[in-house]
Amino acid sequence: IISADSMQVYKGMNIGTAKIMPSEMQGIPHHLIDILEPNEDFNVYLFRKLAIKAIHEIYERGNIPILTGGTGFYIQSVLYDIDFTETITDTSYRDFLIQLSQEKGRDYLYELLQKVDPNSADTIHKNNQKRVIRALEYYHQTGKLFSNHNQEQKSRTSPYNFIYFVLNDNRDDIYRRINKRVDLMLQNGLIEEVRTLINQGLTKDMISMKGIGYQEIICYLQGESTYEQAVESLKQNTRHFAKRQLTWFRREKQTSFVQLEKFHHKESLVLNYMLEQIKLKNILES
RNA sequence: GCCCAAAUAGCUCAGUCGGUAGAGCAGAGGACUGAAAAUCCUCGUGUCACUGGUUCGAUUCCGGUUUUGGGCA
Repeated sequence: IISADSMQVYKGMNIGTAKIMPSEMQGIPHHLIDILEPNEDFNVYLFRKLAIKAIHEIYERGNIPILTGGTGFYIQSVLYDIDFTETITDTSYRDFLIQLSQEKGRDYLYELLQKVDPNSADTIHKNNQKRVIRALEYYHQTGKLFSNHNQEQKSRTSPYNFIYFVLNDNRDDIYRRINKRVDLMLQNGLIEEVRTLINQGLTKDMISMKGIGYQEIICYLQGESTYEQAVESLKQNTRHFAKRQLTWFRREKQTSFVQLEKFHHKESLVLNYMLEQIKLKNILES
């Protein structure tokens, strides 16, 4: 099993990421969990590299890899073999752009992009600073247009024989379960977990601490919100996130949506169904 | 029992000097190709509590009723 999750990669972030525990793994190796310190930065490029390595190891053992998780972007990067290797891991230019934006405003960066790569500027909204910066950074590092690169990657076909399940449920049930899940995290000691991380020197602006459950509790611990406010916004942000995930998976090609209410929320029925679908695709044989 | 205030979108509230109304939040939809649990975009008709009156026209003014909050007994 390969975890396609941008937050479960960090050590010491267990409760807030609802991370699977070794006792629950049933002896199956789980890849890409607990591989980084929370002060390190993870990203798609790294994910894809490590995931592909894990896939090969699994194939060598004669097994079939299962990619699982909620970071749709990561799943896509592996499934459609998206090319990220052309650029370098140097953030100095990105840092420069961020500073430039603070000094001259967002519009200034957007105007830069309009001159350099008008097609990208057309598709990226000028308020979406991160994506404006990425497009500029890409041009700076490769000398090529971000818009061309995106066009090329869009038409990629997958090198894998795969089946892509999206487990879905009624919106009301999802939201109810999210609220319950947050209460459970708090019962299990989320506050203590975050306090420990802060004591280790982690700060709000680090990528790991942008995770839902961490940003809100940090606000509370630093006196920027009350406990009740923190809990409410944690639930809220999780609900918003679930909605965004659905938008992503709906757009994704070749997905099989599994509506849990059709199976009366019974795990065994869902598993049976998925196994049938897997057999139909001859994945086990190939 | 009496007095005062309030009643407008799922919630909190603006507003209409009388020409049937709009913000935030919630909610919904979408984008995304090295920050993705990130970042960003779009979407607001509701018996303006009910009922009479004045008026060409009332959610807006006046009366009554109901409910809620506060005060006085």
